[in-house]
Amino acid sequence: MTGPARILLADDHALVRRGVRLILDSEPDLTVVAEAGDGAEAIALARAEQPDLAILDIAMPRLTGLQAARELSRIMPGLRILILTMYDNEQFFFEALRAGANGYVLKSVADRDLVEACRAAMRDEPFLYPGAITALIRDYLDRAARGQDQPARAITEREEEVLKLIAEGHSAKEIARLLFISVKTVDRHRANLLQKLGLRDRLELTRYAIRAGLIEP
Amino acid sequence: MTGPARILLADDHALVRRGVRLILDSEPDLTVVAEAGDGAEAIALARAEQPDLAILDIAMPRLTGLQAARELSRIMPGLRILILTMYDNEQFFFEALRAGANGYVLKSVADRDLVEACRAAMRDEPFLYPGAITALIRDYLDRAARGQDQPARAITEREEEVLKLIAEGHSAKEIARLLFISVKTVDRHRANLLQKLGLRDRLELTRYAIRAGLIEP
DNA sequence: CCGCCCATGGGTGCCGGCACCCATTTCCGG
DNA sequence: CCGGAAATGGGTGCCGGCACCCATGGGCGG
Repeated sequence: MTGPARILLADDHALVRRGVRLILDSEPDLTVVAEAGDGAEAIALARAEQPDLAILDIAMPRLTGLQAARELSRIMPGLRILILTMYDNEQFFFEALRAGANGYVLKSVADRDLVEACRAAMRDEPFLYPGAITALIRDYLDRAARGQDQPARAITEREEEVLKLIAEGHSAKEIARLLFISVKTVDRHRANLLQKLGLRDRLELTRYAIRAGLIEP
Repeated sequence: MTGPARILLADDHALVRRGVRLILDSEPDLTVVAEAGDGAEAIALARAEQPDLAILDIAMPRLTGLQAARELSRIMPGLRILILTMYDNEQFFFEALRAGANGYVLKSVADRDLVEACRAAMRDEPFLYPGAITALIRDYLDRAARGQDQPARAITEREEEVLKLIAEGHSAKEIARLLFISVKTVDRHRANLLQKLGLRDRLELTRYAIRAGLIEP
């Protein structure tokens, strides 16, 4: 035994951080050693503190929890990552897995489940809430049945830039002016986003961007 | 002195409730006597427990925190109400005042501020974060300068029904079919919503509905 | 080196959002 | 009892979202 697990906690609401910290610090085998208010701060603090486990909210300013998870699992392969989110959403659940997360926990769960998720992550076991496991199995069976998979290419930087502007309510004309490109190119990016994310219109893109923490509602 | 202030805590995330409860219960003059996961449950528990103070998150299922606040201040005039929200948004701030709230606290604040807001409410003093005070003063001066005020009629039940459906991504045609009314009437309700809320299009209506907790993103 | 993805841009056409005009019925409160 | 608000519905017209078609140039990896 080498002392309690050292945890980095990232959430954009100080009140939530404080509460979660109280929950975790009351466990003898868990201790929060750093708190970050956004994804970029989380990466900087992870570098400085070298924690054993990072708990990342998805919806955060600057870098979202998923973006931070991708970067962290790249630069610190030994770090365990728990994704903590408000939304029971398959899209993000699968993105979290691809981003290298060891666990996926909803904010609607009880405090015991969060503690257990931390312990599971420290044992390098995955922790998923029941609905996520169901989704995972169903997806696995789907892929096995269809016999093929396209890994659903991630959206590009340019597309994310356009996505943010769409979700903020800008028209294609406005976005074209802001990015110094043609309206038709904005149309093209929007169409690609809709196709890649499996959504229908800019309203659904907006909801996606809000869930992802790319914009504030 | 009659013992600690008895608090009802309403938030749809169990983890957040647990954390806030730990913060409040560690103060000798504050004690959480009931937790609710939605607005309707908050009203039922307030009737049963007769707390001194209700802390209501805005974004909750069934009844939002603002709707619950309106009902609670009607049926239990002595109850103090604190609105707790993720969003620094003037619209909701003014609605909270009209709904009878004694205070308005952001989730991004530190735990000390929440405790102080509770104590201020118990002394029947208002508690507003600095940005809200600025908005309040500016609005007051605006009204004084223009010499008149229209109290900005609240949206009606029917309008809220349409608002939810719009925010869920339904077209006017679909909404008309769902509510057994004409497309033109849906257009009319949408136009009234846009005008009353000072918004521009259905995308902004969607963001409003999400902030208000009327729908999940 | 060839193919794929990315970013760029153009044309056409349908449909729906939204603005502005109009009217009727019901209901409630001063 | 009268005025106003809520809910209903209709017509017209512009513009933008979105789908489908098309092409080109640069970069990167098999």
